[in-house]
Amino acid sequence: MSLRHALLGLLADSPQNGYDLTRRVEETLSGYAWSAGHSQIYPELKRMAADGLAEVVDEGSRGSKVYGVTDAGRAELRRWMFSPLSEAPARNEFVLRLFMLSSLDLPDVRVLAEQMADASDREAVELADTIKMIEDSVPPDQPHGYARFAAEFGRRWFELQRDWARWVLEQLEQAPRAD
Amino acid sequence: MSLRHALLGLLADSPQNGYDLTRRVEETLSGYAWSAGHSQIYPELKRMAADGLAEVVDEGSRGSKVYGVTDAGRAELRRWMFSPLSEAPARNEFVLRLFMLSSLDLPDVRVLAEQMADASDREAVELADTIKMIEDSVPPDQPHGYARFAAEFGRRWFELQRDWARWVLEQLEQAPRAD
DNA sequence: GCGGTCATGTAAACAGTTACATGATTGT
DNA sequence: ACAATCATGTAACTGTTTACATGACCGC
Repeated sequence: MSLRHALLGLLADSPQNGYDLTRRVEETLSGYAWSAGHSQIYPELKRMAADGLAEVVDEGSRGSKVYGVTDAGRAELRRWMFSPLSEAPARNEFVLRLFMLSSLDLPDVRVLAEQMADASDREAVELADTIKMIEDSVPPDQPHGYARFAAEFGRRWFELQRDWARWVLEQLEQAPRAD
Repeated sequence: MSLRHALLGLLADSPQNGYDLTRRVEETLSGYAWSAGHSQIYPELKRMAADGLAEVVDEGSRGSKVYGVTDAGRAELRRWMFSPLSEAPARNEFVLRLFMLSSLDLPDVRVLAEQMADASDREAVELADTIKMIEDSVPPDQPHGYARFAAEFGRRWFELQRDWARWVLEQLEQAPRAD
């Protein structure tokens, strides 16, 4: 149940309501870390309050409920951060497709593997641009937050995909009938 | 619904029963591509048969049902392989934790980031060993299949985690209050 | 007043995990 | 005979997605 900890982490940053949390999850986490819609977030906030990990600290102008993290919540967040990584089953469609390549005939394999590598390359280049923009917009020696972390991770991730796709293609060209 | 396509891909390789499929998903896909238990696989096979993508091609000695992929199934597999990647929401607990690092105090950040980088490094080294073993066990110029693909991906993936974790730590040390 | 965004919720459907359940075959 | 493995299923539960639903506030 990592959604709970994602919310705890965002609330630890600053108290906010469910609407803001929904946007922040979408903007800062949904790329590579976690994702959830408002219909999952509102009930979870209630449960977290019931469990004493979060509490309503303020009521916004439009009757919105601003949640903050409690001491117990902060303790739980830290406990989770230091707990052993629960090897959640990996699910990655890109990787799955590359594994399944050998079910196609060689011409198809070539076209598809190159297509996938090129798509990853385009994403990597785009993220490199994003990074440049972020770096330029923030004075040196200043912190630049989640956005920079995410972009850097994304760039490395898409480069990995691109390079691995090309490597798989090489293997299949050398020895068409793998496995 | 990628489980269906994972099964289609495995069946395209060779017809087999649900029990074998369960083991192959666990052994070859569950690391980085996809995962599912037998309780998900058996009903899905029935549905695939009902949809005309797979069919029982043989009955094994113990009354097992050996499924094979139909022409429609092969067409569907190919269609899926070439269809645009549905950006399934990324969920990665490792990445999530590194994003949440700034909720800890600096000494904790140092300890945890180093711990995580070291853990990833150990996994990368282990996979490098696995790769060496695979390469040694297969004569050169022979195909080496899924296992080698997976190990190579895993090694690159854990190296990415290791390097990115160390980079994040650097950023946080330079400017403690990110975001 | 009207459209956009803020703001919160519930319900139904689907996907995935864990637990329960059963029985046949093979090797010792 | 017994244990391990082969083999297939269902049920209950949890987590996630999509759709439905409502209303307040703000700027024009």
